[in-house]
Amino acid sequence: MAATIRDIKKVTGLSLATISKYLNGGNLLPENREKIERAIEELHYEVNEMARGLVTSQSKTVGVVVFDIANVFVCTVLQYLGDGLRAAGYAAMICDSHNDPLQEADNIRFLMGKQVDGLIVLPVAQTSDFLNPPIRAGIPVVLLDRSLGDSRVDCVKVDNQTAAAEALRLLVEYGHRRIAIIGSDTVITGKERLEGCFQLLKEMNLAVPPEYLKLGNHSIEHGYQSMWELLRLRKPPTAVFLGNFEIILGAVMAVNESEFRCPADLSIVGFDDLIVSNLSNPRLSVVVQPLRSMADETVRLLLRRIEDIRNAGSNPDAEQEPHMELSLRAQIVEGGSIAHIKCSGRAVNSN
Amino acid sequence: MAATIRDIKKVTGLSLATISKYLNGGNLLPENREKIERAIEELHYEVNEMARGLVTSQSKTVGVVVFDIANVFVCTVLQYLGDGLRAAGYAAMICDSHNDPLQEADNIRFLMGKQVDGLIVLPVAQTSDFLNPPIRAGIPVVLLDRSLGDSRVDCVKVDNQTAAAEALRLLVEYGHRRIAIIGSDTVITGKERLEGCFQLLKEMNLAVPPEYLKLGNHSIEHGYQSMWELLRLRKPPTAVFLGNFEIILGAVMAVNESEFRCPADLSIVGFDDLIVSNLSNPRLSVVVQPLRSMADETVRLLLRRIEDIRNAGSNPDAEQEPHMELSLRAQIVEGGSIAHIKCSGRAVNSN
DNA sequence: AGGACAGAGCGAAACGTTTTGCTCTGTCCA
DNA sequence: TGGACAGAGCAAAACGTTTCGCTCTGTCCT
Repeated sequence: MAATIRDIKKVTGLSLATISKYLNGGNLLPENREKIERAIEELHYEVNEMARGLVTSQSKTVGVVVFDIANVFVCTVLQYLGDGLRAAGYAAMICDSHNDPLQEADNIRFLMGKQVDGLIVLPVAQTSDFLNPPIRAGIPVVLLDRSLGDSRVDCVKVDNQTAAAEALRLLVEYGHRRIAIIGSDTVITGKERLEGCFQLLKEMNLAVPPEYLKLGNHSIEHGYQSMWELLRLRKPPTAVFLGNFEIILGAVMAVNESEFRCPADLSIVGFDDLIVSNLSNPRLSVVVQPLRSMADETVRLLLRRIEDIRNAGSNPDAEQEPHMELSLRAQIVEGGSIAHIKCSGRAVNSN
Repeated sequence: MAATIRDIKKVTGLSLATISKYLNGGNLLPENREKIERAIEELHYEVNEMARGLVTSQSKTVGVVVFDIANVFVCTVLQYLGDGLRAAGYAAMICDSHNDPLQEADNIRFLMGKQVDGLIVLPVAQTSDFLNPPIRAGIPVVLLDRSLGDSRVDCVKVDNQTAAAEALRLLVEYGHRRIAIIGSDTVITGKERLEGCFQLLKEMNLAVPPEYLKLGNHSIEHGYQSMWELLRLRKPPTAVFLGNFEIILGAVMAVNESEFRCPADLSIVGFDDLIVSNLSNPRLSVVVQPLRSMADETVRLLLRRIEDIRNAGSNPDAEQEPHMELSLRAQIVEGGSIAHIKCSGRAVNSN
């Protein structure tokens, strides 16, 4: 059905090798170049990437395995990843792990079967065993968002601990002492953020009373429920740290439904902005992850590895660049959701 | 590097044809079957899908082109699509059009180059010209969510018009007469929903005063702004229809920030539920699109077309099944966001 | 006993590219 | 004028599968 390089040969009278050279940007007589171009136009010729891939053993395809594709953070990252890969001529095969380590491992196998040139993984598993197959097969892997402490792969993430500490420091500097935390310890990023919070509180000689510490998962429900529980306390906190986007969404809904006003009655600082933060009134003060950079760095790292492998070729003793963990700095963007407070007295709006 | 069928031949002493037969589920002597299985295990053999694809001219891959991958509706659909395709052994190459018809057309070309067996498109363009290349090349296309009125392709969507009318009918039946609409006429689904609204209002001999009709795009901003404008009117509406998920999100935030309470002061009915609806208090009454079914039907339709093409094979006069537009019925799920109202008097909570 | 038939296996030819090593034709410089 | 050299083109061999048509070996029925 579809035209092949052989049809072009018939039309132009040139050899396969010459046509191939044209397709891959070699030097030709202008005359022949034109002939080929005309033939391609006429025949609607398109390179068959499978045939090409078979001989180059490159599929120009990378697998992207995400812990949950319906998650807003994931979608946004996916967008940037897709753009970056596409710009380099790579297609992304995206697989959803549904937050299930078994499906994750299965996705990896599936994608390997599809001959991907590399893998980008936003992992759900807590250990890196599931990466053995691609590593053994020499397929480069870059982890994104969540590190697994495995030195055999590259990783791009955000410095959650420092960022969370900075956010909390802000609250303390505004005078807050009764600070609550709604976060998650079921996932590594959540743990790191909590770690950052605790570290700063310790540094400041502050403590979180148990009723101010709400642990669950990174979900709207958790944010909503926990916030209500906090607001109903006899002595509610004057400020609260919200561990991720979903928690923010839920918590803000709760606050809005209540009689509490932000920041007069309650100051808020949260992790991840995405949609809600600059819509709510006042704007939220948030830790903003550099999603674009994270995606770009991930793609850059992966493509470099793929390039290296290609160049190393048969040479087996080629030096492997050591694998790296890129920890990007998150930025705090202040909205108006934090009020100054004197001692443990009433809040004073800073605006 | 990787083991091939030839290595298995060496180990087992069997012919390539036999091994291939094994891989594709043919009949073998138990003895030989075991031999091959042992060799595969030992050599970590994996079928090279590119080579297989080259000869079968099937890539077991479909392209999915979406208008905006960061959109929550899209993500959710993508999840279901991915599951369905995966179950059939197909990988999904996902491309984002960024709501730009030019990028959309480019995505189609790109994916065709990658030898996809079929295309699923959530289109942004309003006409179907950009589908000419795949149609000419004989690659089946299924449109999802948005129809383009092109009889050369299949389409799966929701009956927006009827669903919107039903939603509005609900408001009227509850006694509302001052009904506002926040929607979009920039996109076909939005238009259809508006059409349904108008149709019902006409049927009921009601009209929407211009200040009650807020047209924009399907965005949080539009919902938020428009809702505030409605609430600030001298004579605000007693009920409002919200055209999609993003609009709901923005509008609900606005209501919560205001002094209006739902449903006492304002009744709400919206299109799409997804995350917010059953979290807000009271739960929202919403039109729920059967996303799972939409995705499943889409996959079913596409795979059937692919199958048909494969079976038709060289036979050029094979009858093509006529293309169809599947219009699924949406369901209205009542929360508590609609209050009974007597004439134009004050609202009476129905709960 | 003989013929038909089914099951299992085989060799070789495809599939549509890239790549390698070669030849041929000019051009440039000594 | 001759030799080196660069540029352009070519034929053929890969790449790792599937598939086609064939042979061989039993088994079953008449």
